Amino acid sequence: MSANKFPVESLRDRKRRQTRERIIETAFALFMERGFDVVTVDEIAQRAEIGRTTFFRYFGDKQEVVFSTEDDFLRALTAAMRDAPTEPLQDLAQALATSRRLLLAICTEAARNPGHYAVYHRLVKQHPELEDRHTRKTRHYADLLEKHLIDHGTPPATAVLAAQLTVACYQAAWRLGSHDATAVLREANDAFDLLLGATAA
Amino acid sequence: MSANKFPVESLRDRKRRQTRERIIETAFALFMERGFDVVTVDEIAQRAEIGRTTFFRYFGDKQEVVFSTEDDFLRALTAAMRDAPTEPLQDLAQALATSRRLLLAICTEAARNPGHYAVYHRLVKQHPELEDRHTRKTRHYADLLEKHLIDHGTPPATAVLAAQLTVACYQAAWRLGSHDATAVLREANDAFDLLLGATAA
DNA sequence: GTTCCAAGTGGTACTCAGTACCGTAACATG
DNA sequence: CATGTTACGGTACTGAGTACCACTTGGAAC
Repeated sequence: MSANKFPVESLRDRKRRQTRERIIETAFALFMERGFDVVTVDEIAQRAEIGRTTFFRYFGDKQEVVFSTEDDFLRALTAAMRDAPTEPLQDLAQALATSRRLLLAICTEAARNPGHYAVYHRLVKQHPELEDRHTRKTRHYADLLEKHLIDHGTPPATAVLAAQLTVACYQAAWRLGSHDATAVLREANDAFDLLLGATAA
Repeated sequence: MSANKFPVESLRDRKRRQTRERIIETAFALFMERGFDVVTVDEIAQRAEIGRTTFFRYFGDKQEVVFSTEDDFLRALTAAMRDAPTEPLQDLAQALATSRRLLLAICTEAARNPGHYAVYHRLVKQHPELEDRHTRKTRHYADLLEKHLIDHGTPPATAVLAAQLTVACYQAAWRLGSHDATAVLREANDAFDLLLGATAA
């Protein structure tokens, strides 16, 4: 019973989730209000009514709070990978078609709560260190993408390039789509069209 | 006389250059020997026979030492931009051709001292925070590239994408070319061939 | 319920990066 | 040689992140 696959959320788990959410809310509010670097962890902890130590138990560092939704994206990506048709992927065009679908799965997930995305976008764009971290996350997706392609028969060099080109389309969309998740989604699509349009021509 | 366009390097200037180089050498040696994060600024300063304060006068932060050759790359890029033929750049293929030439200019500059590049490469690959910073630099090049394209008549959306695709080729090369500057140069070329080959097919 | 264990919490104390400030030494200029 | 400017090193501070410890709380079993 208790060893169920979907165990009932225990009191402990619920409390943990609540504190986690309280930290995120508090931190985002403070960051938006006064800027990322001037807000101290002490301050977040106080307002969230936890100890400083506890903050670092929930998040590895101050930056990590900003990227708290990353797990959802990862879940969306792996789900999309699981559901992806296992067609052979030899050349770049085929690899790109698959990559495109996977990228759109992530963007769609991001578009599920546009409010949060808008705030995230603004925050990251204003702070180089946060943008550094953002691209680290992107790099991680690229790695997963690359692995997926290779596992499905794409030659390594092609897979690496396809993954990076996909990142390029996303980055272009990120630059062009201002604060708006669905706009980013649309721009990413356009970027792929432009890229593949060159292919067709 | 002293207000010459190429003023004779004064004693001060020479000393400054020397300490700067001493810091870089010391820091790289220590980083390679024991790893970036465990080496403290205090230690670098002591071994380089300067005060801790002085270190931060030469470099904004600990990471910045690692990227001390960045200026050379920037010079190479802007020089290449200056010398680039001012042909019209309307479509993506044209924009990519130009971007490719500019990227190769940077890689060529990097290949001018392969020893340093190898060390740099290893250091950055082993430390996520350094790789974050490395991509920040790359992002900066992308911005300059994008601006150059737009200034020469490329439509914004195309320019943004072209710049990002160029970054993609570089990143792919960076992943594939292990520790070797000329290998990275070659891989970047191959990536472009693959990308444009898809275009031609 | 009582007991017991595991997990979560908050405090203290520490290291290190980075900043501000200040007095002093070294170079440049006349 | 006298003067102003620039570089230097030291002190003292803030804030991030870590290690450790004593305490509390939730879960489970008897």
